[in-house]
Amino acid sequence: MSYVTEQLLEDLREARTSKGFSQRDLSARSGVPQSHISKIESGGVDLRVSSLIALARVLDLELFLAPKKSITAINSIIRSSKGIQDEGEEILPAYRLDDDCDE
Amino acid sequence: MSYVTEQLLEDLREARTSKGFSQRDLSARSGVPQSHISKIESGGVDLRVSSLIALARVLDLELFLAPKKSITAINSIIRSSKGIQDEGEEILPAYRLDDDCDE
DNA sequence: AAAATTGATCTACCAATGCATATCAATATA
DNA sequence: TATATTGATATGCATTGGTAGATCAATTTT
Repeated sequence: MSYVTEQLLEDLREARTSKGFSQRDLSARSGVPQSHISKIESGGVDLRVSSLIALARVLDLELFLAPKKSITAINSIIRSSKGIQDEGEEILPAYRLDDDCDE
Repeated sequence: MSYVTEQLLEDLREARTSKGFSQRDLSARSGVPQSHISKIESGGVDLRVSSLIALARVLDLELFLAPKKSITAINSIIRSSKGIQDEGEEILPAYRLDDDCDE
């Protein structure tokens, strides 16, 4: 029901929230208006590739075009890079820094 | 100098030609006009994500959003899935089927 | 309770995509 | 040589993204 893949939208939103960014934060850093980001994340817009790339850059993401037959291997890599096991078991850090640490 | 990443455009064109599709073939299969495909491949258009996905689907490609830190690993996988060694040495098939084989 | 954040929504307006169609030069094929 | 294919371009037009604001309900924070 949306122009963009659900997965793509999920990834966008997850990357944003996991960085602790609000839509307004992302807006300030990417130049894309908050109202537009809201529409994008809700799948209500068939955004242009340049916009997607602009958002991705701020979120330390990269846009890829990969052969379908390699998607499982790639997803496995992505999951592990997020610190999540293939089984779906998340690896928790041994300790956690306080809220406001400098980077 | 283009809205879309050079890499993305390269991948598109390479996938098309390696499938033996002309721009008109791709147009017929994807629904995207040939004139538009031409502009897209030359980087002269900031196309919408749905268009990119439509083209990708026909070319057996998938659009991805991956963490930057995993790009090397992913590129390695993609290269190998294309039958190319990490060193850049292409692996040739042991034999080659005739031009007009059924799939 | 009061103030600040957050995401969703709305209104305009402008620029650009995307579509349909046709053409053209260059190359390949009959 | 005549024909067909390929990629690049051109035009006109409708649609939609994108921007710049502002507002609002729901939470959070002070």
